[in-house]
Amino acid sequence: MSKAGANTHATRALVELRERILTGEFGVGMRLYEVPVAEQLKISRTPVRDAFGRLAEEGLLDRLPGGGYAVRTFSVEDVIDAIELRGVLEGMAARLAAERGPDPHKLETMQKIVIAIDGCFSGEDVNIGRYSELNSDFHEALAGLAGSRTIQREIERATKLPFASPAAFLPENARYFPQTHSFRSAQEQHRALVVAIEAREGTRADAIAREHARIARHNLEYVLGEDVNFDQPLPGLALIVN
Amino acid sequence: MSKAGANTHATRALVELRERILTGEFGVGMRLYEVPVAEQLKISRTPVRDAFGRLAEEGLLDRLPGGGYAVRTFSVEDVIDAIELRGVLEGMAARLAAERGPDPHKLETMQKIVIAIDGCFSGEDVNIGRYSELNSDFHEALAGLAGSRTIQREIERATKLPFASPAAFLPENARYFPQTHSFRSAQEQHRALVVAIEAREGTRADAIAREHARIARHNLEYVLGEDVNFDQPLPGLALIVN
DNA sequence: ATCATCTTCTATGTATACATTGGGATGAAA
DNA sequence: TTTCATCCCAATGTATACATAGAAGATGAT
Repeated sequence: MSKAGANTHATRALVELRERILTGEFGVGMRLYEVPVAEQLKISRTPVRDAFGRLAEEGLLDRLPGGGYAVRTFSVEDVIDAIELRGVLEGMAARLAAERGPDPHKLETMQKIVIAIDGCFSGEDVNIGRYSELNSDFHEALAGLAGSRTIQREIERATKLPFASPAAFLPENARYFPQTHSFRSAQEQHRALVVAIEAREGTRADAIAREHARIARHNLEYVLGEDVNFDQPLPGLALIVN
Repeated sequence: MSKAGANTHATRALVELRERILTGEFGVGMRLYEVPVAEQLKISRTPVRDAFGRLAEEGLLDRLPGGGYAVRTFSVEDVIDAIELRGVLEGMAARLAAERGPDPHKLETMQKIVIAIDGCFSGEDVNIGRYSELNSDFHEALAGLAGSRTIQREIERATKLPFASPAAFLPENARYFPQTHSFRSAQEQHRALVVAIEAREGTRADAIAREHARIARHNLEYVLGEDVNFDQPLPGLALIVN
């Protein structure tokens, strides 16, 4: 057979190209040609083609009508809708979990994550790195809580776009936020979401999850509005035009 | 360059394999090997690999951990969730259109489609073939009504699974329905949806779209429950196990 | 008999040569 | 100058030979 997907040239090309696209190393909308990319990566066209196809699947490349690929560009509206979409999908996951009754073990895991996030706060300070990590765990657990392969798969897909993921605009080194207040209200939403699901309140769970995703939208608008300085550029921000 | 995607071996392999998968020619869960498939199609492995990748993207094939692909199998719950997902996405499209104000021209197009569907009814009879076609048009228009590339793309993706599409369980030759009543109530939902969007009633539009998708679920349960005879097998039904 | 290791074979990963097509450059004619 | 036809080339499509890893089976020792 072959490797589990690791150690192959195709996989390394996928990772490498994803990185370069997200950092904006290729210009927005720039067409990518197999031959020069293969030369750059010192591999043949075959694994490059493979990687291109997967990047198109992820939504980072566009398939051009006549064949070939180009770096996809996102308008601000595209990003806003992608965030809204995540909210809707997570809302669906939360509602289904509530309606069908969540797996008690998985729900307990989520409760533990919430408690762990509480530990990120001390006075006015927030351990943003740890918060970001646990926040991702929370959202991953939410996606699987309803036990629906279909919805889990779809959430995974939708959050592959870096600015649509729950961790978007929450980089480890984020110190650009004017106040740490938003982290606390986000955590209150985490708590309320778990309570609603446990109480089988599907509609409320749906609404909370949607509103929760709006935090990302708020952060996006803040990042785009102010002239914020980043220690390192936010991944994918380079793909947003205007 | 090369062709726009037509006339290539890869494209023909994609179409051919999709057809064979949906008709259940390959057993459910059956692993597909590049070499024998390539020999069957009388082409080389290269376009077959390409087609496999795209079919995995569509959700018809699973990528196996160690490499390779297998025909994906769907449980009844998977199908129900896929239908529910379509309802949620179409609900989002309807809500966004209502909230943001739909393109008047597109809305007018939808109104015309609704009127055209009215023409499918005469007394107790329903022109199912024409209904099915116009119904697809309606849902396609709905996906684009909000003017959101993101949501349109996602709806297209979700409805690529044949049993999740609005036309599922509505084959041209469908005469297995016990009553034509359901077509009329579906049409009432079409009408109400357009009215709600026009009146900027986002929540109502969302609710109607979700409920509308439930018709497909109802039909699915009918098809699975009774021992219905089909003139030709419903596409994709062969992939549903249990 | 059981386990470990080695071999072998199979299926995918990769490189590369060749095919093909679409577009752009080039040139001639109006 | 404009327009049309032709040619050429660049980029992707395709075939195929070879590489490689993983699994299954064979072989041997204990």
